[in-house]
Amino acid sequence: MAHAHPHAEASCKICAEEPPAALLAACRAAGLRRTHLLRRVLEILQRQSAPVSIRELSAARGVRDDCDPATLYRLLQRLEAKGLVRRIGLHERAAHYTLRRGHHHDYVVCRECGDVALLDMACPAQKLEREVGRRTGFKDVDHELQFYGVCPKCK
Amino acid sequence: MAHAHPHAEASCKICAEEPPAALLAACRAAGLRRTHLLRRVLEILQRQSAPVSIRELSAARGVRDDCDPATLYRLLQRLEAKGLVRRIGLHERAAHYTLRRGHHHDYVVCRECGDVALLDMACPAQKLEREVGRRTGFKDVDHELQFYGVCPKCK
DNA sequence: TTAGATGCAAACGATTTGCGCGGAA
DNA sequence: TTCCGCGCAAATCGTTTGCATCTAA
Repeated sequence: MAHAHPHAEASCKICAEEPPAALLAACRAAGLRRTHLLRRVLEILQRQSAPVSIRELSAARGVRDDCDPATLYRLLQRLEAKGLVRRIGLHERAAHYTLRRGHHHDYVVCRECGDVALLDMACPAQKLEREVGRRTGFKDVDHELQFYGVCPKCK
Repeated sequence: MAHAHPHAEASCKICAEEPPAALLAACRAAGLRRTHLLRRVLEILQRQSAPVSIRELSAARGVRDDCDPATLYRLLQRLEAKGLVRRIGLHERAAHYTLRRGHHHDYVVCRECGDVALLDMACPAQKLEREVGRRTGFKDVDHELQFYGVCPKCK
């Protein structure tokens, strides 16, 4: 998938920040307008290496003044449709999002507090995507792998 | 995880059916009552190798007469708490459930129609659970791996 | 008899939709 | 000026909770 989007194959540790300007440019190139909310969302996503929940993004507008949920959802849908952002299930009620960087990451999720930590290790599933496609006849195979456990803080 | 629950390490292909009586016995041993709904739910779960959505389980009571959602959710929670059933995210709005058989399976989900197919192949993530625990300090590590793609029917 | 299950109704939280207005191109 | 994106309000959908009733043990 590295070829699918124009992001640099950053040397990770864990994911070098992309300059906001480059991100904005990519968005504009994808046909999005450079709005206030877009800037804020990109800022937040870029600052976090681990997936960010919708709730956290809701604060994008500023203190004490959450942004409109409908607008936020629509923006994220657009970003996802353009391949700029990745939506992650995490087995929680609310979805999480990350910037689509040049490479793939997996996560550990705390069963107690819901905290998400980024794993910096080779993904064992990536190489199987092709095989899964061959075995099942599915096209365009992708995957999502999460580990669940209890984080140090919770016990 | 094979030791965690008293299910036989069936020779798969794909997952030999367990006799309903054995399942019921396991439930009773776990402290559940052998109610009508429990029987129906077990029947359905046992018939399907792939994860079953809540919506499908809702028909558990019979034709044209869906069972009460609250009751169903509560039953599934109990089953999951006792380790008899496994809840799976699948990145969908509604949760899916499978019987916890003696061993682990992964799935391919169609991005278009939501169909879930069971994968009968060695899981590459299982052996990493321990390593993830060591690296992150998380305890009791478990995982969930899903592949996503477009199924043959959808294109 | 009695703790565990059920059914119903109502509450909740996440996500979606319709619509008129405002701002980026 | 023209669309795209926004804010607001209301609708949907999945899931949870409270409570009175029922029932398997």
